Amino acid sequence: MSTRVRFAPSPTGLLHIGGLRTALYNVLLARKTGGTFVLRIEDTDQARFVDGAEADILASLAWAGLTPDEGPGSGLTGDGPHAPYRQSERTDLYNAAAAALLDAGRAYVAFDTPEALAAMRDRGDAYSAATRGDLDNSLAVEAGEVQRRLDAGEPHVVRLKVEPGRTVAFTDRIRGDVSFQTDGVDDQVLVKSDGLPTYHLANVVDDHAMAITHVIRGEEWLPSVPKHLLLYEALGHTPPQMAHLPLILAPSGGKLSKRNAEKMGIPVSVRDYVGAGYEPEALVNFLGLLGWNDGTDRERFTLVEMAEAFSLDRVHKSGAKFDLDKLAWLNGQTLRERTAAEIASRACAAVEARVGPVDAERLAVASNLMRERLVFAHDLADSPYLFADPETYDEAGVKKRWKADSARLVSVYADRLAAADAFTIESAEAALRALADEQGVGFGLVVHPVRLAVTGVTVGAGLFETMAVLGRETCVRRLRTAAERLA
RNA sequence: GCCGCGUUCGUCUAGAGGCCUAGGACGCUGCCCUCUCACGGCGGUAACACGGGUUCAAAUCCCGUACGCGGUACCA
Repeated sequence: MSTRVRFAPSPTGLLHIGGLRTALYNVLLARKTGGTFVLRIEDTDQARFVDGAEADILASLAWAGLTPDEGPGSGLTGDGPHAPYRQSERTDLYNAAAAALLDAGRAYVAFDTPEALAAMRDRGDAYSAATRGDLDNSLAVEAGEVQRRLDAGEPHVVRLKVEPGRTVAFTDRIRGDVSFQTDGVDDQVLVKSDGLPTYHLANVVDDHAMAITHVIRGEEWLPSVPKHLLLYEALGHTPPQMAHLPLILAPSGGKLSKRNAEKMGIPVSVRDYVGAGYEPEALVNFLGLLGWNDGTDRERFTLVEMAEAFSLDRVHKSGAKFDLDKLAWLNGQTLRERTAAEIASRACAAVEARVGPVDAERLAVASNLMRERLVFAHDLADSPYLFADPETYDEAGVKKRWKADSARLVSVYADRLAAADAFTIESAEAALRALADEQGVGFGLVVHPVRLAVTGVTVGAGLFETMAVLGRETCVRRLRTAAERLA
């Protein structure tokens, strides 16, 4: 049987970084096994539904290269063998399942008011075999009365009837053997009073209906596995394999909540990573390594490479803290392998915002020149001198490097460059070295003032490589201007 | 509180009884390279939560404790 995995987010907001990682691990297993990656939208909570959230989920997955094989959205939807992929469009399935459960005596209806439930919790009780006899449900009330209230349209829910005294055991692909006593499992609501299913029912019904073979999801779901297993059993279905992923933690230790993350400067929604200029491949690489490795020292993977090396057996059990520094490093590493044109296209907007319209060819050569020094493509905008003459000169640099006769030396150098036959990296350097020799000064005494004059700053790529990118005219002009201004 | 899961350098991790005087990476840091800054190269810093067992031998197996995290909704 071929592997079928699914990512099943709720459209309650922008796709969270943790959600992206869950999707990634699903994709990894699907690609590794030649299986299918399904996207299912779990929109059963009307109160938390956010318009546009589904579009964001789709866009975020696509950006990261995790496009579903089956799921809602144009080009994918109606044709999928298990459509529809939105739970709000599959309510008949859940109703049928609930009816079957009721018929089989594995579920019952309950009329308890929110107030009554709150009072129960205040008592420290759970809705279970020990307490349901004292509550307002079809197990405690006469059948005729139940029917009368149902006919009268009284609001009610359907609850799973959990038998006490049983042990529910299973082998999680990541955590190993796990077991729960049913005494500690409460009678989960399956169908809410608005007629829509809860996650638990819809999830079990759909995973079966969509022939899902592996449920790979966050660890926060581990405690609800017994409920799900009991549901599969009651419905007469074979449960899929379970794999509960470790959580991504904030650097401070807690859950990577929006508030927690933003305090540490960590973007929380995928859209924010896009906006911050991260390379999707770097983020995917980083996320994959947060809880998994291939057993070697390898740290750089493309999605395809990671899928080849992937195995659920090597996924960790413990949570991993988010390390923004490592992500940044990975981003720089990834960027270096990009072509000049790719870096240029990513950096273009930031550069133009800084210096105005720039020439595409210039942008490309500048990208190539600076590639080893960039963490983000937009960092290229931090070197505006590659596109426009400097208007000011780094104060500390001038103080340290601009000496008494710097203006004269820079000016002579400008004249030589202007008069030379050629203007190349080699010739520019040779000319400056010759000048230093003639004047009997150290190379440092000429090279630093020249850099300051040409770029306005003290840091950057090789001076002569930089000058070659700028061109002779520009260099000569900048040298002369600086000689005047800093005289 | 109860239930469940977890615990190797600051962080991500290797480690599946002897190969571990615990390896790699990020970060921090020293040196080299060098026109600066990076890159790169060579070093350094720094960890098996604690206590009992089992064993000739434990980071690795068992038990307990501590701590952390998750769950405990008509949210997912």
